[in-house]
Amino acid sequence: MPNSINRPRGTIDVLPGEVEKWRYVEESFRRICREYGYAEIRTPVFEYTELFDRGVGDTTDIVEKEMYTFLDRSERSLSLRPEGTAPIARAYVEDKLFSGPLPVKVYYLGPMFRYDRPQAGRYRQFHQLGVEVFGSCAPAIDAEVAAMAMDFCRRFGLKLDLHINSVGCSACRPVMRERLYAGLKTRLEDLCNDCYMRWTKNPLRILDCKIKRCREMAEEAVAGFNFLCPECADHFRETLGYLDALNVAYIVDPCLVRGLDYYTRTAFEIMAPGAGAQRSVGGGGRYDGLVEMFGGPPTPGIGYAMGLERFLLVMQEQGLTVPDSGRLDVYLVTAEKDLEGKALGLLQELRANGIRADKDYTGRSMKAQLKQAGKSGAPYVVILGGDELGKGRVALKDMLSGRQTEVPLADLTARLLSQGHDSKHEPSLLAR
RNA sequence: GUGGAUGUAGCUCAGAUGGUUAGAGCACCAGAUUGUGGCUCUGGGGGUCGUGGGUUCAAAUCCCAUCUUCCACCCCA
Repeated sequence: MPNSINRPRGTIDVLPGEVEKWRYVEESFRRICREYGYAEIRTPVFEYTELFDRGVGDTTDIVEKEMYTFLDRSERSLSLRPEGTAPIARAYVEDKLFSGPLPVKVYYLGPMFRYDRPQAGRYRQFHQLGVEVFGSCAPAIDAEVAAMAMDFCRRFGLKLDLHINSVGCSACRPVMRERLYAGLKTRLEDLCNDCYMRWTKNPLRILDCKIKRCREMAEEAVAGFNFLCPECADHFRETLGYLDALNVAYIVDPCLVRGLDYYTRTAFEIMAPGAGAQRSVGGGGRYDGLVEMFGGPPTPGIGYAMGLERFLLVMQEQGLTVPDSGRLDVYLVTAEKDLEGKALGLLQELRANGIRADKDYTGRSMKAQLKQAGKSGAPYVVILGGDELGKGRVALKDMLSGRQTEVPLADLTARLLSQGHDSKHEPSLLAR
């Protein structure tokens, strides 16, 4: 296609046929959130850049090399949101959500932007579904938040693993960090290039390097691995206990260190089993210092976010489908051209009664109209013809059996509502 | 950001060593006697071979650049 304009790299068009899956997942998410007592919140898709510099951390990959940052007309630096937690923590403070009863439980869904190198399941504009809870540091909420994420996946029949870890708090994490930093200082030349970078930015990540030697060196450096302070250790132990009580299986993964600076204590990640490229479907954790950092009262927080595109990808991999809700109920066919006006009127009447109805608008032959009707998936066809119309009737054809009956025009709507409409369609989940 | 692949009709792909009007299947559209779909048959439309340069008498086929997608890494959703 010469001279055509394409969508920007790393973005996608969600086309009819695909978008129904999106809506299904989105609406299911809204529903489970309501069941768990969350209210929806919407924040801007762009924010002042400082929000992410401070909130996410200016040494993180997200801020260092993945942000869509630009100057507006008054030279303020804005950034497209790369994630949802920092903006919501900002709103929590700015809109004084802490003045109501605690905890505050909110959910969100929408586009996020990261200037990454695109790949299957990794886009520059992608979509997240997430929740945040402010004002509770109880291990029970940690467990419930993780359990809710797994519950959501399980409702779809997805088989996913919950990996969980505690990254400690502002008291004990720096100790661990310092141990690693100091312990590796004399052996820097033995680390791989990536780990050399990690050593300055986030030494904890060295524990998770692909290269065995880096891992071994890191483990030697922290020989006494039990770095969690007693409070954090208790918190973690209780969280796991509640997960057990909820019958949620998990994998304790000491190497799980999430990349965003704000995480404290509980960190978890939901992974698709097997070796796929983008295995991480979602992740979350606790961020007890974030609200305070934005100038709010000291408030613990915890949340998670799932990637909609990855969720859909895993659904496809695991052979899961969603109910089809896009079909028509009725396709209207005209036998003669001069019935067009009559047909349009009848269509409107059907639609006014909540029946999904459509017809051909390209002047096709009757035969071709029937063909279109077949493709539309409509279980019923109404045929408008001079012969029947003379008797005040129309033909009603059942497309599955091929059987056809004559129905008085006056009874058509009631007839369709009683047979086709309810029984042939799965009740639409979107309607609720 | 690093390394490596890829790009031919709407889709999936053929098109050895460069050579006349670029093909198939599926999809799409239209027919197969009077007003009737899904099967079958017949016919048809549709591609400046991702884009832009270059080499050559001649390029979808060779070279360069660029874009896209994909894979690995970094990291993450």
